[in-house]
Amino acid sequence: MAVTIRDVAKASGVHISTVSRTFSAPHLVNPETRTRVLATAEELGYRPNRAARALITGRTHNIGLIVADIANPFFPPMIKAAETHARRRDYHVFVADTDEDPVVETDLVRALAKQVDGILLCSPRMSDDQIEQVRREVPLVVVNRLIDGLPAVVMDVGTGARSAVRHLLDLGHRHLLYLSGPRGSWTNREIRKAAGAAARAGGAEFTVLGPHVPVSQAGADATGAVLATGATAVLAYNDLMAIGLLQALQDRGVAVPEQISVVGFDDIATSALVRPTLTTVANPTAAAGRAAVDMLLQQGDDGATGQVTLRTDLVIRNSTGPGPYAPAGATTEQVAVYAKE
Amino acid sequence: MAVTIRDVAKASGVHISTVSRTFSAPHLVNPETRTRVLATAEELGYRPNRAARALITGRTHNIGLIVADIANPFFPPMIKAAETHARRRDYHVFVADTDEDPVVETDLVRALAKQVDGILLCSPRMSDDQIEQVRREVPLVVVNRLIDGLPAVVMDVGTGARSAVRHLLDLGHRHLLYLSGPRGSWTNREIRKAAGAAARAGGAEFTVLGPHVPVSQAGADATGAVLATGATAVLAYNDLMAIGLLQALQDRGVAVPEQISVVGFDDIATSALVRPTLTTVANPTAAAGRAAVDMLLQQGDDGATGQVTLRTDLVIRNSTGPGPYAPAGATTEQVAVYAKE
DNA sequence: TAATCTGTTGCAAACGTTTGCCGAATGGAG
DNA sequence: CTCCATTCGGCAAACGTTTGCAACAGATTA
Repeated sequence: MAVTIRDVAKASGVHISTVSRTFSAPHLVNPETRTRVLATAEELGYRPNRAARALITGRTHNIGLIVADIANPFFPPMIKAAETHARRRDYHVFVADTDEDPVVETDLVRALAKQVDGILLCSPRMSDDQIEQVRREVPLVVVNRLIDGLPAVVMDVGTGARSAVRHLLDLGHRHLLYLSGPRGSWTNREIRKAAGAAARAGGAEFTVLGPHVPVSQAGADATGAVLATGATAVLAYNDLMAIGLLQALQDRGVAVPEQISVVGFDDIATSALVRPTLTTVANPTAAAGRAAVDMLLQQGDDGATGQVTLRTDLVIRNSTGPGPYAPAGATTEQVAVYAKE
Repeated sequence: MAVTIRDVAKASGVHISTVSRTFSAPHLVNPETRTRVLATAEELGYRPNRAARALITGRTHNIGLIVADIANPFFPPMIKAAETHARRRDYHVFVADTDEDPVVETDLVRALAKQVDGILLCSPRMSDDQIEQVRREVPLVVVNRLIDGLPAVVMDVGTGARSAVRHLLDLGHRHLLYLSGPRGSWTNREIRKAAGAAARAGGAEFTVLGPHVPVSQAGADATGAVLATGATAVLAYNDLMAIGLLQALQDRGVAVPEQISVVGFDDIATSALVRPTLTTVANPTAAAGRAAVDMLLQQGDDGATGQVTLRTDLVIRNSTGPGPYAPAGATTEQVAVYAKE
């Protein structure tokens, strides 16, 4: 029913191997023959069957992209960038969602393994051991997590956290609070460590609240606890939580940033849409997606397993303002630092 | 290198066909033999090669999902639902992004055709003719567009638009404005027609502004034009535009809903996060994703090409309020109508 | 003129499965 | 004891490609 290489061969009077070569090794076939074959192929509407090709070459020209939650606004820009980038290199992308479940994650990697040339594992919830395990079944690039000997793309959240803390210290805040994210998250640990160290180094008190599910509701739910600590500035694991907190505070009549400052992480689209607009540490998710794809596709060539760290940038908006120890005249400056694609 | 059916056969002392049947037709093999084969398969870590299976059966157990823009918050919940639903039926999902380009869309369908058992075309930008064309190369289910003879899943945006208009009329608005979406969009046409008819039937003036790119910036940019019309209530093509308008109005000192009411479409997550929270017509995107997958997978069986229309619901929040002709005591009631998954 | 090379094509095996067909073994009925 | 039905497993072809090898013609070189 579908038109195959054989049909094209018959119609153009050559052997199937010639047709095959016309597509996969054009330089090996006479230009005249080639154009003739190409013409009949076009006419018949021939499209190479990738499954058959994959069977014999061992390369599927597919990659897998596994994320914890497609609907989490952090991921779509990354998925989009990765997919577009992959397609430009003639690769198709399987996208799968684990619903934050490490077991599903493992199964998914295994199920996809035979069908792809490699997998992008984004913000994995598996243990390091499990990852080491599945890595033997299929080439892997991990995003948002650093594991020895594994190719990875991470965002420099430590530096981002330090910038955020410094910003808050500069504004005169002396009691900072970190609204912690999910337990298994590498990013969460990094932020907490870096922010804690920077805060204490700056002579400020540092409180941690959590862990939390990384959704806006969790931020809203934490409002009472946040206020109870007496902190005047909050750094949240991600923008979603920050926004939840932001709105819940205002609903209670607590003014942001006058009474309390809030900083998020990620710079999702929504952060510029809420009022006050959210000060946040921008993560280059699109760049991460592209970098991960490149890394995966190069992996075949050499065995080199690089680890790439992408720069994060503090985007100062309107949710942060002077604190109780503000130097005279301290004020937030509007800085727009995000790079266009 | 990878373990194949042959390795399992050798290791368990049976013919490869027996191993094959153990997996694809278990009832045809002796329970004893079966358990033995399964044991060695497990031990060797055998996983069936789907490409090989696809080659001979003609069924890939993959489906394609093509959307205009993964990063548009309207789509991720749909992608997520479709992927999860498909996986439960043992299908993997290719996701691809056309960047709103009809040409890319066509190429993508063609490129994916041989690799999938069918494609979900979400909010296509192609012409009806082009769709009819590619439909001959691969089974299709279209989401958010109605084409004669083509299986489709659409949201009942007409009814949604009428509810929204009625809500605004009840609140005493007599000049409504529709902030139009992109030109090629079927949904946009439906909303405009239904809203216009309902407004005029209610004795109200109805103005259309557009077309616009369906992003928040477009909503913000339209602010001046909106105010110039003198309309007291705005219905936007989608939430993103509504939110852009909402915030731009407030930034200009125009109070929402006191001076002007705003209604969106879709009910994306952000709509409940902005202040005032956005009154909007909720689209069952997740249900649509699931329905589309079901429809695609059933399509093989019979030739029946159903068309499913999903119910939309007006979610009244805080961006709508009494207009100039409000009956005494008119007020927005808080209604929560969205169905949990 | 013979030998060698180059460019082009055909031949056939291989990739990892599925599946129609056939034969062997088993068990019950007559 | 024979016959038939049933259950099980092996055989081999097929799916649509790629690719190493060989064949051939013509051109170049010695």
